[in-house]
Amino acid sequence: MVAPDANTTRTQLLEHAQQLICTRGCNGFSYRDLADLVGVKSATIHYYFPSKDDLLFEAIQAYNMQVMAGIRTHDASEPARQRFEAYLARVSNLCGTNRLCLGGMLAAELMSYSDKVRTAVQAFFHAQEKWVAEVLAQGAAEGTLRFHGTPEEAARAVCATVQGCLLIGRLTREPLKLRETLSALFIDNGAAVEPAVP
Amino acid sequence: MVAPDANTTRTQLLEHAQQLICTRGCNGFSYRDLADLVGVKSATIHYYFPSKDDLLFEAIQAYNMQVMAGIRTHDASEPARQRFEAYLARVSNLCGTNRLCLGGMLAAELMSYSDKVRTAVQAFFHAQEKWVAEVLAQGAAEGTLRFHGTPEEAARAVCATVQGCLLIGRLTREPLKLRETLSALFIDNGAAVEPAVP
DNA sequence: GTCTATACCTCGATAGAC
DNA sequence: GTCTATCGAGGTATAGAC
Repeated sequence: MVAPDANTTRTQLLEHAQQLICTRGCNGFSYRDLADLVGVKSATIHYYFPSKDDLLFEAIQAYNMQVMAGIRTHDASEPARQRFEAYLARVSNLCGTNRLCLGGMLAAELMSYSDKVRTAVQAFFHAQEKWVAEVLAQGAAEGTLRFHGTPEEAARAVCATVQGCLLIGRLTREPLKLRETLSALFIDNGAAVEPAVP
Repeated sequence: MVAPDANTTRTQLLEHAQQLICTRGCNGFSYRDLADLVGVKSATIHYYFPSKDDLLFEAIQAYNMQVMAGIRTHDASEPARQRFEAYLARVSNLCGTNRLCLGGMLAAELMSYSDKVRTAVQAFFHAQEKWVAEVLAQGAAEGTLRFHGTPEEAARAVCATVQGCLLIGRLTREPLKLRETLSALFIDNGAAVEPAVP
């Protein structure tokens, strides 16, 4: 919730924490690991984030903000297909980085966390699914996207498939083929696989 | 590789280890947690699995065997659609259990592991994708399954989507809708949503 | 704010009695 | 085979000087 202003220690800690979570998971790094990356001592982390639960919570909250802010730059004034392409392009940025989606990683380790963090992870996916559902509904109205079930159901399928692709993509070290994978979800596959964003 | 004969201590340890990994991940439980579940002391675990890496490796190997053995009871003498349904039914068994696929969980925590375990996780998905690709190819020949690209590419997409559905399904505590998500693969969707496996 | 120093715990792992 | 006992390392977290 704190403004991500400058290169403050707090901001650096949060950014490196996100990186560590995305690659190794929250149970896979220690305060010392994080402190070394930023160049401080581990006691300094406790000054900003008293417990690891606090750090985790702030990390997922900030990630949620960042992702949604990036996505929402493409509002309903753009065609749905273009908005959807922009979403996929964002996800594809994780390709080849040894990182998963932070939300996906926390979802995997979900049972290790407090209710507070768990709820935040759920909220992250809820927000994302809601946005995708809106785009799908718009695409249906424009006649450019067709899918099975309600926009909400299809959006959930899209978000799930995205997570699966990230997981398998990192494991096999092969490019994502996210678009091709998602094309199976759409009725009009031939049109959907054409790149719509120049 | 050891025969999973009876209720030996070793077998019980392996089963409970699999359970713990599927729910909390390998970094989310300790030797003491596992020992308590089986009713032995943690030193006993070291007798069977000298290091945690050994335990992990055996767990993924055994899981690989179990899954592939279950899948392979449906061989090419059955229609592809029926084989595919059986596969989805198996996956759906994880629904509502707080468990993920063991392979998927290890794939998430991948960067924490040794090369040996990493390779085993890759082998797990490779075997599964190979089987699914075979079924998809058969379905294409029989005219009952339709997909984009090669059977191998489509199989990878299927396996990725399965993992994503498990991840999101546990998070939101809603039923999987795995079939609906993958329903676009089926040529005759109207028929496909009816249960094909009694 | 950041440090040093440290408390206190849990971890994986080992030695040796039985 | 399973136990008790214990080790050393590393974990989160805190106190207090600066």
